[in-house]
Amino acid sequence: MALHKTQTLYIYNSISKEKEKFSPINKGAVGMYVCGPTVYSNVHMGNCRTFLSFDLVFRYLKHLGYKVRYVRNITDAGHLENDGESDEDPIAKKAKLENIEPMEVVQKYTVDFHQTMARFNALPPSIEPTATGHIIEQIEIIEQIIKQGYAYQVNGSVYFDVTTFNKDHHYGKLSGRNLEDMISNTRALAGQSEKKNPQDFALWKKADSGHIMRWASPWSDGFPGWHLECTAMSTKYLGQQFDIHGGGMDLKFPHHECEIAQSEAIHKKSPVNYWMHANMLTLNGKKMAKSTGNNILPAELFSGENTLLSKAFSPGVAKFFMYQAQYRSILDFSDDALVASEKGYNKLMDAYKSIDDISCSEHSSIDITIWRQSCYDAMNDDFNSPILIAQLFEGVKHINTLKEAKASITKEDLQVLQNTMHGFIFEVLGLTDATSMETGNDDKLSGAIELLIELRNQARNNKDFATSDKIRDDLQQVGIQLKDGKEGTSFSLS
RNA sequence: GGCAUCAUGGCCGAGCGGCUAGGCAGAGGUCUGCAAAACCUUCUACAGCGGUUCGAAUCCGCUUGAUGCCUCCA
Repeated sequence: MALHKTQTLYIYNSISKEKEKFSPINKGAVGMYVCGPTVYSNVHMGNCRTFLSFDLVFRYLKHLGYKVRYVRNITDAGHLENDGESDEDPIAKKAKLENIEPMEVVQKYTVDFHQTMARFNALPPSIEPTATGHIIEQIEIIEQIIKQGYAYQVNGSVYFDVTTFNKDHHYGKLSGRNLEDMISNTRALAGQSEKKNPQDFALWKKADSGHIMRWASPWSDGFPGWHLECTAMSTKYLGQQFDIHGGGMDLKFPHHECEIAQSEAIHKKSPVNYWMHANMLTLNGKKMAKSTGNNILPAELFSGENTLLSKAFSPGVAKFFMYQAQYRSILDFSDDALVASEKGYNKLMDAYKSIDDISCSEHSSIDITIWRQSCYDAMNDDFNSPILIAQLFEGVKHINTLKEAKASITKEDLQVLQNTMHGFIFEVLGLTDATSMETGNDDKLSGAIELLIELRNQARNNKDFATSDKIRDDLQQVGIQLKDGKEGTSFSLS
């Protein structure tokens, strides 16, 4: 029986601002759409946090036995909304700077994005559509919106008529705004625009002569507005109404608000049942951003090549650090926090690996079923990963107590303990064990170290501590730490 | 200016009216030839001021501070 029949999941819905019991439109299947990256530069850690937050959602839904169709787009056409002269399609701009084709830019950073996600052990989405691959669908949606009377065209461009839409709908219901306030607050800024109202947003923009990315349409040679692609692709792959729509907090307004307006304009119903917004990863207390340079790249983190970092951190540690905060909380990136997370991460992994050392008894003195459920309770409460991790450390405590034989466990319960630890650490959190020797796959090295350990033990038996300490300390110097335990000496690479 | 969110112990972070997570650091201990590692135990908090309540970190109001959005942004 699928787990989702016995576990009740609650999701915080941004639009109702409440945790709601999750119930998908189609029994046992979930449709989820997440706004993906704009591929005109390398993704930074802030971008990664959002995608890792939704990777957790994806993984947990799958773990619960749902069939999930996870759609995450690649924005490979620059979106342009305003008509100020400083605005320029970021992809076309980057293409000019690097003197290459726009699609070359797109390709380069798409590859980077995929490689980065793979290093974080994030699962690929079920469908990863591109904006440029769905121009026809976007044009069709514009035609329908015009037909419904919620859009108008001016000089080859088409704009969504927010004022008209707001007469029979509520534009701003997701972000808690209302049109009257927005109008009164922006009146002073309204310059010479071809839009009827500053709040109107572009569905189609006529391309000027220098604009590289352009497509033919009934209105002009141009390109689609930036809110349109998500409506086109989510509708195409998930239907007019689907279960979960996610994205970064910064996309709530105007992007997601506009998606709602576009969908409601043509389908007359709300497109999404559960809106989820992942919060920002900050650096120095400020949001990471590509434009301001206030960001840190995954590659810098993995290599340690950044003045903010005292050392390199593995992708698993970075992920663990992020999951120690709930996805709806702002999280500040710092070396201190990473160092602390790394130690906790190693403790968790070491304990997991030592489960095999536990011996079984006739009776269990600990209630493993209650503990197991508390892990699920954490995730069922709006994917509360920090609570889950706290529960996993309870599991660590159980493991250590059992190893010391201060508690007993049956074979069946031990299997539950191991399966639960494994399921949550590797399947749900998607952590990887980067510290183990397998990644290095270096039998020669471990053979040499084993020899040194043997020599050291001989010296110790002969009370030749000068020799034994030299072996220990010199190995430490090159980053190999010996660990003396009851069962003999082991080692780890740092 | 408008809208929204947040303020928790040395640090990072849960918490959503009573039972006061977890990690890191600190302190004590076990083990050890000495260490390290590992493990066990342990300390401390809810921005300020009012209010509601038998009882508030948790609800309400005000004050202060911070952040996000209102322009591309995960």
